[in-house]
Amino acid sequence: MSEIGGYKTRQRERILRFLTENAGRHLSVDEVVDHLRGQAEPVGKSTVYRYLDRLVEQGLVRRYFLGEGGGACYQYAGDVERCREHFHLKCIGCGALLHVECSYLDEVAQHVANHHQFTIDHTKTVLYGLCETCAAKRKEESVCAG
Amino acid sequence: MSEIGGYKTRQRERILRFLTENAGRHLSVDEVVDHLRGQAEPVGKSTVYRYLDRLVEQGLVRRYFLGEGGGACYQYAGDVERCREHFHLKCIGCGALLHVECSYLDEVAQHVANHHQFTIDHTKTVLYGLCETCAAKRKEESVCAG
DNA sequence: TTGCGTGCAAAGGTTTTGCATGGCA
DNA sequence: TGCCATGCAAAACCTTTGCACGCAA
Repeated sequence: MSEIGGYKTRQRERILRFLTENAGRHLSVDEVVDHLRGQAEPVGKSTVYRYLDRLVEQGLVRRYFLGEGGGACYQYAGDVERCREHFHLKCIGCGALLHVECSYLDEVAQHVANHHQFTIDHTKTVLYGLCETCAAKRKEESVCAG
Repeated sequence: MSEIGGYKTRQRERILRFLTENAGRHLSVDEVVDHLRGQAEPVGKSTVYRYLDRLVEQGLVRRYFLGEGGGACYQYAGDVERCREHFHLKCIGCGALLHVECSYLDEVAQHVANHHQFTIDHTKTVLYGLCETCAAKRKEESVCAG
């Protein structure tokens, strides 16, 4: 259930390389396709979808459903283990996705598990709100408006 | 920013009534449309989409992206003002929505604000995971499988 | 050579949008 | 009366699928 199994092709090599080189980020299918199109030889979108599905199945890559309407995001699993341990903050204002590694927040999951009998899935959970910049912007606006 | 604001129409009334009558469940757009079609007067799907968007914006209804490929689900949020103050836990297994009032979790929001310069919006944030029952069920299954 | 992988295009499903009409206030 | 809301259809998404060809093993 874990080994690659399939053929090794130029396309797959380049898709996987892009994922590993951006292990810290969440990538959309379009980002992958666009990156590869920027190179000498583009890769078909269906190929990207199919290979990503496969990688997810194998556990090498994790799929996230973060965006509101948008599509899925993918992240190389090498760093996903780390992502399992921390929270994701998504700014409603600018859309930025922040990975927060913080021992205090780690305790939160423990607390919820122990006191509320609930096991948080960090790969599915995103805290929505406003980043510093956008919060300041809104504050300013509301002062002007009110 | 919180009041209904728009016109009161037959369609909106019926959409909202269906949501409140099923406050314990999460409903897909098609479920809403199908239910209303079953009545004397159907309601257009775009009307449902537009009004649900509006209700979500106002915080009266929550939108969830649970299914893998599927569409969004909606659930009546009840008293929004109260919900602004606490966290929500959504079980991936059974869909239950738990409102958690807890002073410890209140501190979390404070911590994120103070240490990570991020203002959490409780009306938009949901912690996904497994409730006690579903966690036990999964554990059982994995024992059987492996 | 065998069979999987690729890429294009078409199909599938969900959500959004344009526009004329209808209805609330 | 002046907008806003509605509904239909079309468009705009994201994703999957069918099929002929290409390529790894």
